[in-house]
Amino acid sequence: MKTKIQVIDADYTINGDTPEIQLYGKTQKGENILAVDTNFRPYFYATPVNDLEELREAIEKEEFTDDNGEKLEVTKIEEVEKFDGHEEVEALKVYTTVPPNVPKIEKQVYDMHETSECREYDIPFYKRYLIDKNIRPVKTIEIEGEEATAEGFNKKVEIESIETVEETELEFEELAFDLEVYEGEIIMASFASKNYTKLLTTEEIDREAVETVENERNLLKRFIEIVDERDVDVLTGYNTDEYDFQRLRERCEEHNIELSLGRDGERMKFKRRGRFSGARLKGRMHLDLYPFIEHILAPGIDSETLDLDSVAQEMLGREKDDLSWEEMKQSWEEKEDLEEFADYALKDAELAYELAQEIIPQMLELSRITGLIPFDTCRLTYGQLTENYLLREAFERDMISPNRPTRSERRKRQNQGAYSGGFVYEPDSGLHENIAVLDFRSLYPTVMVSHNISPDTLNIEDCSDEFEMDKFNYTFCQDFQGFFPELVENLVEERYKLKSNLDDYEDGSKKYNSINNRQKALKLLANSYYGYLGYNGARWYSRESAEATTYMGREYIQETIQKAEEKGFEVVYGDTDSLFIQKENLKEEMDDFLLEVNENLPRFMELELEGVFTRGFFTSTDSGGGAKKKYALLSEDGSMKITGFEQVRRDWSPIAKDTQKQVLEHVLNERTDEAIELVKTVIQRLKDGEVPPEELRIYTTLTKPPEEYDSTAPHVEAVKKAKDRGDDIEAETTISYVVTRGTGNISSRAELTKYAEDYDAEYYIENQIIPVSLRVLKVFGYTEGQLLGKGRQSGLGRFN
DNA sequence: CTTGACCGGGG
DNA sequence: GTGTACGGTCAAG
Repeated sequence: MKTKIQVIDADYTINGDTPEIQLYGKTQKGENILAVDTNFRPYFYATPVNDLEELREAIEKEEFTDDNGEKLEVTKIEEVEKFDGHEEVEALKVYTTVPPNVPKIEKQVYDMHETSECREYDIPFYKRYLIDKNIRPVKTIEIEGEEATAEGFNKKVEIESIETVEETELEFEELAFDLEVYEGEIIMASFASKNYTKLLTTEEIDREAVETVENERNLLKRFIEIVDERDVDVLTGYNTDEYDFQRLRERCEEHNIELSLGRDGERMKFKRRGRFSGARLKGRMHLDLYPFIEHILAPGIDSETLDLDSVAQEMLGREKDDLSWEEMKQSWEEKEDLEEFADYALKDAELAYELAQEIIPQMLELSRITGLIPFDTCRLTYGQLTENYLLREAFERDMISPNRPTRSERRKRQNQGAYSGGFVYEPDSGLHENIAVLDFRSLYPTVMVSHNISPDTLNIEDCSDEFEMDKFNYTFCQDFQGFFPELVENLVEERYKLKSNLDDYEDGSKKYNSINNRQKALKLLANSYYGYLGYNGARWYSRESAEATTYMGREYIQETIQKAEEKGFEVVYGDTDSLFIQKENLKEEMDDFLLEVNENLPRFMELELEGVFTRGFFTSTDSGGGAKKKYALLSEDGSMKITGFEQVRRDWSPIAKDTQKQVLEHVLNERTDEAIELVKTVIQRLKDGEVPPEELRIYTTLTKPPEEYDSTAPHVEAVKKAKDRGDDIEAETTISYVVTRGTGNISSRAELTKYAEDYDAEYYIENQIIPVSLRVLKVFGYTEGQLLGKGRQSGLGRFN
């Protein structure tokens, strides 16, 4: 019987001397399928110094053994013709019995003098299988084979054939969760899903979602039951790898409970991945939102910090919660206002669930494109994401992939130092009216395609059409399309097709969202190639390609700036792929300018209008020039776009950040006088002691126990004093402090916000308000003295 | 300027 | 587990 499934997870086990691939799939009806394949064998490639036969004989003769003297069997050797970049090569495909033998045999083969190189010996077995069988997770495949039963699954299929078929839509059962921990014990576990919320806790709390359990032990048992009962496909949360699952494991060990969250009841296992560990649940997708946000989405997020509250605020437009951990701890200790605490705990699970609705479809789309299982997609970095796609595309083109660089090779690459990046045009500081912002659509990808910049077109011998740059002594061959340009072009073109299809569907409809997620994923991938080429851990590392790409990027932006000036535009600013221009009759002339620039660009490149802004403000550097990458724009609809200012950083007090934002707002609306007044008012309020501590607190995180700090930074001193008062402050605490009045340096006067009985108005004026305000106002010639005015010091900076 | 330690998210 | 992978900032040297 044939079964259509979407693979959601993949793994392998070893039975005796036979590896068994295990695919976990869902059918459209929601059945869970375990598909196994026992016919796939591990292998790697070896290339000869002289000829294939000599190497084959040498390998056949050689006895391979592991450290214990156990024999490592080479079961088969095939002669294959492959491409190494653009070059044809002959190689041996060397097979063995079980996957862990591969790197061991490889090392010994590599040491043989008949061997030139070994390749593809470090590709995890389940990935190898998915690549070789052209299976892409979360895409629909049809499998056929003998069927049997398996614990925890509707059925097991012994794969005999696999076919890719038309997509079927299916819904996954998703569940977001969050834990609250107090003094090392889990006191709450909250869950959120579609039309479902639940809060497990050991207290009686008057909230509908609350289920009271007797103790932590029962809480853990119920946790496991809930995941099982709900038949969860996607378990999600925020930083669950590094926090929640660590706690779950510790507490389960303490209570001697097996954390059996796998579909077949297997216990959760941490899978080491460099500096991270991923919590793996067999047959389910545990997708932690945080690593994906940190690695993949962060560049597109404005928020300075990536905590759940900030990210949810930005992506979902949700209000921030201001219940502090201090307050929650107190509420738990005194068993007061537990309802509020419960609401907070539930809200975190709900935020994670809502965020998951935005993010997980993007992750799954990336899995469909790159062929990685969602567990990997969610935790990989940009470079690794790109690389996995390249491995698959290389396989389809009969290419053998380059090896990963060794540590020393990576160091060597790093020591070459940085190459020049984008071009930044120094602005004139001050206000500018009526600005058009133009930018090159996907500058680097389109440059790579236009000039066929690729590791495999670099310095080709016998090339008839070479692309040369004056600055460098290498060339890119134009006789054939390179690997990277081909991939980028395909991705960009597929994305355009999708984007034009988008108009056929209603905004927000299922189909619209699915196409939109796919186009976003394609954009992400297309934009990743340039960075990948310059990433020192890349298999296809090519400093020349990366350097040539930014060089050509600079050429294009500078040419465009020059052309704009020739046409009588005033260029205000430009950064890498954008330029800000102004002129009388801007709107009319800008279109002609765009048209003319685009006519002269290579086919694939395009300069676009990002928007027209009423006014822009550029600040200056200490030495007086216009500062780069720090500006604010006022849109025609009155909204403000701020780039680069302190406003978004958390090591500034709310009052400083807020003052800066308002100063910018006034300045952009040509009310500089009011900006001065505003600053003076804030200064006066500070002097009068009218400012509440919440506006003065400065946040930092304690990463180790306070006593282990050598430094006398303000936050450390504040914590030490709090400890002397009997507070129990552990490592890993985010604290906020206020600088209070008194004598001595700033550190000695820092107190935790809750212990601050007064504040040092002078500190806040001199070190917070003045610097952030002057950052803007010095451009207009204002000085510290003018901001300080003659405001009379009336109060003593004491809280009322 | 270079080098090494620290830090992120979570409670 | 076909193991052992970040990147930026800041203070000290």
